[in-house]
Amino acid sequence: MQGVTGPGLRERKKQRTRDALLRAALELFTTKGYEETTVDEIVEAVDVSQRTFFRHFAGKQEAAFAMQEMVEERFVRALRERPAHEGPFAALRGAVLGSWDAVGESIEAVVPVELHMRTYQMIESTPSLLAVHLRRSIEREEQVAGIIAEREGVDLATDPRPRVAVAAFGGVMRVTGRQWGAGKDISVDSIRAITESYLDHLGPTLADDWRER
Amino acid sequence: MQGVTGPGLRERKKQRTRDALLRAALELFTTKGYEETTVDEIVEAVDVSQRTFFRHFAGKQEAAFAMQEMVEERFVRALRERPAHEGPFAALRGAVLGSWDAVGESIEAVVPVELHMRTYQMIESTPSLLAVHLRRSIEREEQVAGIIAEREGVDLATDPRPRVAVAAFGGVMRVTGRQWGAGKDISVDSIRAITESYLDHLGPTLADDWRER
DNA sequence: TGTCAACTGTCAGTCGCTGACTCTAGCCTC
DNA sequence: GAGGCTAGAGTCAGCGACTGACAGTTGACA
Repeated sequence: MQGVTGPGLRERKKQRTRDALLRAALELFTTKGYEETTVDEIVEAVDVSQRTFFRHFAGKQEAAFAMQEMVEERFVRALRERPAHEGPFAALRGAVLGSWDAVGESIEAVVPVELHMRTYQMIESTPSLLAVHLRRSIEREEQVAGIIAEREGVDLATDPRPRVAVAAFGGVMRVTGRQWGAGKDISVDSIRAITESYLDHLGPTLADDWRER
Repeated sequence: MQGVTGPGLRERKKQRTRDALLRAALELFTTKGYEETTVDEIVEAVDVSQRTFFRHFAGKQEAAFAMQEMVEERFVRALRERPAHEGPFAALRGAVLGSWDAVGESIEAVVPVELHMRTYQMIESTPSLLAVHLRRSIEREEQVAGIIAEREGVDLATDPRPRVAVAAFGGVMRVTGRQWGAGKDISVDSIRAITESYLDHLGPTLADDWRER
């Protein structure tokens, strides 16, 4: 009927079950705890078979990080689209803050933003998930370092600056997350403000343009 | 009979079983891979029941990190015993290098040093273990930051310097480990040399004594 | 020497996760 | 619009990590 034929009914159904599983999983994780939640409980809440859960998610952990994955991918895309004239730090900063702004549209379509925020806190306070979170962070930083190196036209293999800059940036982001998680204001505005403030401290060090000397 | 009555027969037997389990576990982990090794295979190699394994180790993972735990505890002890006049960086450096020297006596009593070295590489190259390794690292850094703060007589809650110094130090140690793991020389001398060299780069920045201004 | 307690073994069961097979229902073609 | 194709979901059986409960063995110690 319409000019653009979106995904078919089958595809939409699939997406709906996935979203339902994700919502149910995160809701259970954040209320009764990750370790205390069984996959059986999740699938029971959505009324599908356990096998279906494992067809959508590689494991319980993947469900816990599904939203993080989405947000980070968005951040990476935002970083790639940053104007070429921006220095590394300005680009990183712009991409993060832009991501937070876009959080409404991209997250809310799947789960309530408030649930996503609680999920972040749960990850930070669950040992097994914190471990995975840290590993994912350094893997992501490696990817981001590659993007920065490309932007600046330097060689990642010989020039340590991209990795150093990204590591410093990532370190600030980790502290930011912790600080926010420990506080009371669980809003997007809150974490946005903390991020901005923390990055301002780091700014002067990294703001200078490597290509101009 | 002797003046000093060491641990009784029961205790010695227990320790022997634990050591045997550890050796068998690490040997299997490093040869056929961590994920590919089952607890049943480990206990079969030592000829004890599976239940016994789980009485000695909280889980498969704990066995993989048992030696790291030992080395790190030794490092922490060495750090506490460092002369009070040393600055933070000198104390950290001395404690690490001292730990490497003492590796012979403390490790070899349980497993061959070479096996311990291979274990380290296995941890770095096994995703699930790398994740745990990173979490353990930041937890350990928190503890070490506390010791440094105490040594220097500063307040950890208000003064960021202990955490910053330890984070930098820990970062260098992580890079050191990776660098060593990627190389060919799997000896203690090798990692000691790399450690020393890398720390020398960091040195000038942290070497100044905070108490003198 | 006999009692106590620690260490271990056995057994049954939970939970995360996977492979193999079957069935159902969108999709696509004729 | 009927019928074949196939993606997605269900069922079943099974592995591996881990735990609780109970029972046997053997050092420790009075």
